[in-house]
Amino acid sequence: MRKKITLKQIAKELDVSISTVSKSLRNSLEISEDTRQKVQAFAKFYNYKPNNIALSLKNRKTKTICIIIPEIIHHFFTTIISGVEHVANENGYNVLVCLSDESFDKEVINMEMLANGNIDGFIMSLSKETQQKKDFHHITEVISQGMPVVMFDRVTNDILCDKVIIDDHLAAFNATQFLIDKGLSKIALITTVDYVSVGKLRTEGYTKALKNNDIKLDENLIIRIEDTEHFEDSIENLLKTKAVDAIFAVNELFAVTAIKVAARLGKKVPEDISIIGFTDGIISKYSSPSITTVGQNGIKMGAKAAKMLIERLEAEEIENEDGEIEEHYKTEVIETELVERESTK
Amino acid sequence: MRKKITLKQIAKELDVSISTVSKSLRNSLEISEDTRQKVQAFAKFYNYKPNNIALSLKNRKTKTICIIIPEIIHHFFTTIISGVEHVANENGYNVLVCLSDESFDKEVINMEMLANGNIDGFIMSLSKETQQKKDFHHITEVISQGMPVVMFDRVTNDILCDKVIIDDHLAAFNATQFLIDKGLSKIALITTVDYVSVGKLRTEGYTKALKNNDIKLDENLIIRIEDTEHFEDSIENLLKTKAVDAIFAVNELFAVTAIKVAARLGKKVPEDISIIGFTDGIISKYSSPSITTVGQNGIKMGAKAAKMLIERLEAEEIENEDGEIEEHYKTEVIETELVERESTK
DNA sequence: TATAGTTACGAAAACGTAATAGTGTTGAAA
DNA sequence: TTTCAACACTATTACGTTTTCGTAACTATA
Repeated sequence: MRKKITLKQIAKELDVSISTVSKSLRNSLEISEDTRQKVQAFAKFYNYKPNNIALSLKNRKTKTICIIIPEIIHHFFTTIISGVEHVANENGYNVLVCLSDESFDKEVINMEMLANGNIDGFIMSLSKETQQKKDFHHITEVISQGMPVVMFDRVTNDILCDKVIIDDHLAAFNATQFLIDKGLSKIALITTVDYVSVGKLRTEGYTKALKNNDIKLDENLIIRIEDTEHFEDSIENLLKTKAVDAIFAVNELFAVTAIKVAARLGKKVPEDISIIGFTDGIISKYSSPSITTVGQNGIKMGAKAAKMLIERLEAEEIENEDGEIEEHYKTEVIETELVERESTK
Repeated sequence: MRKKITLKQIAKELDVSISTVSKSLRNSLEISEDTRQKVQAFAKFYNYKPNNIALSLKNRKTKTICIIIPEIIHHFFTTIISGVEHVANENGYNVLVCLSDESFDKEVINMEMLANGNIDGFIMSLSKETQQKKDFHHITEVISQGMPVVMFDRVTNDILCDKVIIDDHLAAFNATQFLIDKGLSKIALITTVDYVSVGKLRTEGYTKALKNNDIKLDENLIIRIEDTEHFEDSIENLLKTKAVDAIFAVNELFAVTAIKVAARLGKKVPEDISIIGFTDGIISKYSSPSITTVGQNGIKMGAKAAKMLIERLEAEEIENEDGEIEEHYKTEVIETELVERESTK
């Protein structure tokens, strides 16, 4: 067991001061060529590496950012992490991943914990519970302490900060319009309850598309799912009782389940029913038939979020000099694309 | 912008020493009831929280563990993270996630970087490149510095440390035996090249099962895939030229692709061909037909790995006192289970 | 009234680093 | 000979905490 060596130990061994060692290693001209080489050779031999914690304490920055997501077993969030991670790494940052498990309390605990020096900034997507409660004090608190926060996907207007979103409204509108353009008009919607911000926006996009095409909105064709465990029956019920020729589902799970139910009822996809989902994940790609879906490009989204956060972090150092803070927050919109596959005509 | 307050600032405001403040906040009996209350009230008002970095420096531990995985957009690794995260959180640890992208260099850089104080220990699964190179110096180096490492899934015998694995050999054996028990004998294998440790073990399990049942091993029924991008043709070629009544695939992707190819060739699953995959992920669950597969329980695996790491970390404090280190490494085997679905008779 | 013991606090060191300011020696210019 | 600069290095401080040790003031005991 060869423990890491410190400046102090090197200094002692070589019988010089810590300052000399530090300066030698940073190639300071204050130190003679001779001493420098001696120190560097010694340091190299013992594989000296500065202690990052000590550096963090001294520099008041940790080169670590934290991403808080509601769930990790979710392809979309995984792609987000991937995007964040790569940009972070390129810029010398590490990524701490925290899961809120859709719980408000966990979100709060995580943030309060980490805001005490552990990290330089947050990237986060709100938990369902937080969206429902509309309690954002933990986030405003962190921001008011001068720690930058970038929100993505599940955001709120109640907080001023950088944001990365997709235009859920427009994407849903386009998806619905796509179905209408195929000559379909009895279009069902499988969505979430309204407090999930993206669910609400997607529902509105759907509604708008129908209206634009003078198709009467039929509330009976809309299923709002609260419990993600047992919703198959609702879909089955819908397909049994209503004449439906298309379905727009606000996520992959709803879409693939709709396909399964349709198959069970002897309805063919896409011949009898066209189905469009949301999120271009593994399910959509490998389902049979594969699912036409709204691609969100989580990697791009995560990368953008990381870029915004890091830019703000690096900018801060300059800002601090003239004492004034740029509170010029931006909201970036990542474009979506409709990925056509086998589940639509 | 209300920056975080420090002990020093509190001390100055209340005109006492830093020591007094610190002791008051930790309810030391050395401090009078009066002073204690005054300090605590003040600290509470200003929402004082100790700076974690300073604590890390002082205590020489960060309460952070790092998990290094080859890829995150991979359901299995995601479940691992989930398992790790939960156990870590329960024990007051944070989780730093690093991606090696299957690259040796990235793995090395990440480890060397983080070993300098950032974290207390590693949980990792080897990148393909590392397995191929068989160069583990970065890992032995870290271990020799006294930092515990727990390896999972893709491990190596060349390193002494705690490990969490599944019995890939046995699992593959059982899966193959399952097919044989159904009366199938022309069983193809879709596997990886041999340097991927788990691929090799699974291949051996397959071979053993055939042998045990006196079925002659036909090398022509084995496809070894190197490039995970374009392997569909190999499968198509196999199904066209050989009479195959079952397929054992060493991962989900190979299994689902086999199903797609079979469907394209007019062969029905499971009527004409039975297929078993490996890893109980999203693809297996939502594919049509859904796929019979070897469930690995990544959550359990991750949880176990985290538990082992944390136990070692907490144990170290005691060990250090009598100076001797317990080098008693364990290898935990997580049991697998065959999840029967629609792709087998 | 010495002495010992208690109470309540402060000083300082330690964790590891980097930067600023300071110091002693040497040599050269005035 | 004095002065001043250059050189090569050291001391100190700061980041924020905890903890050990020290000490002054007060109280109790003989």
